[in-house]
Amino acid sequence: MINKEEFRKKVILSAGQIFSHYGFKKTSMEEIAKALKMGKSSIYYYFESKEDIFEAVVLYEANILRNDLTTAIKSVESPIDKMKKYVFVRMKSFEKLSNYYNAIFDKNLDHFDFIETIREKYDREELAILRLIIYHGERKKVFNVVNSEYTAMAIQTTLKGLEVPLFWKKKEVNIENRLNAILDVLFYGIVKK
Amino acid sequence: MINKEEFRKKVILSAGQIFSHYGFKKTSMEEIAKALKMGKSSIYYYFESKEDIFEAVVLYEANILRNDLTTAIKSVESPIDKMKKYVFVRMKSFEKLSNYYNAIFDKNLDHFDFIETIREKYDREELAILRLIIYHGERKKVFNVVNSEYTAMAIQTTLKGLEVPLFWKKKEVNIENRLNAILDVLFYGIVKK
DNA sequence: GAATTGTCGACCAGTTTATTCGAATGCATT
DNA sequence: AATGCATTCGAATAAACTGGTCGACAATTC
Repeated sequence: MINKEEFRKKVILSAGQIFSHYGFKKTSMEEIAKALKMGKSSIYYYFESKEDIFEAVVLYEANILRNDLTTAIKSVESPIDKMKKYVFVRMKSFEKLSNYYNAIFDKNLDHFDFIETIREKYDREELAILRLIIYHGERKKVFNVVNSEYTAMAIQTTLKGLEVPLFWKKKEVNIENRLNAILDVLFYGIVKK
Repeated sequence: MINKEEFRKKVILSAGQIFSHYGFKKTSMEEIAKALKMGKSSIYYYFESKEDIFEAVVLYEANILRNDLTTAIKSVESPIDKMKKYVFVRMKSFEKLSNYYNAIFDKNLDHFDFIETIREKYDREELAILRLIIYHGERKKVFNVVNSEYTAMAIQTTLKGLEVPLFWKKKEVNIENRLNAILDVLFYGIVKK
């Protein structure tokens, strides 16, 4: 097709859907290929590996979310709740990547209630990983691709970032600054700025 | 635990969730076991095979749907649309088994529009299989467990049943009779009456 | 304390999987 | 038409995974 980069995007969109539903491990190259109406081996002309595709998908989705959130911050007028709602809605677009989607919505918790709930049950390290899972989708990524340099770095970064307060819900603070801090923590090292 | 039959139900409920999300093939015994906090091999004390579990799940879900639909028929007062709506809502409870869930709702089609859409694209045999897929969930069941006697029979029965009109949408008929006929076709041989 | 009921880890044979590679196909330029 | 380059694919493979078995152990019941 016309353009190599354009074709990569096609793959990202198509594979992203499959990944988001089945997770990294359960998604096979053959499945991705079939969705693209291609031979399995042809994909390797555009991507180095399955991980490579997944990485591209996560990057793509994370970038969208980052932009959405940034826009959200700018468009906030004042009340916390309004903003929370806005951010929450935007979150959904990213959560489609997440297997925790159901856990969140089945229980009718919003994103923040959900995080606060699990927060009580896990210690810091586990929570950090959970956050990574929730925001960067794909529990499977953590468990199956953990040996990749890239992911290992992302986890490390997230662990460090734990110092930045994530939970502002009931506190009065400068929200804009805080959200920006969170964005930095969440996406530092994940999304090229 | 207390009761062998009770434990089977626990498995059905738990495994059902996993099956409904990942399909038959992509769901592993280990996953089912982990969800039950058991060793993989222990499950074989209660079920003969993976197929056996899946069959139990489908039976369980189909029975619920059958009951719901039967109730729906009885509670219908008159207008077609009201009934369609009611049945449609009930359908959802079963559709969670179906991988076509997204196809239906992403496109904002209702169940009947959806079926009519695909009807134009497929011949009778394919349509029959599609129906089986849609109503009994699990595309994977058809493609991967097709060698099981049980499923083969179900497909045969469904093929035969094609003579009973499924699409009454724009026609004036005795709805109650027709729905009953459909129920018989759909579940004959699948759900023990 | 023996018999039954339930659980599990280790293991196996068969299958699936990601990835490679060389050959085939198009497709433009000379 | 011959050359070179860009794409696609089928076949092959080594590694990982899978459903299912089996015998040993633990718990419960008699």
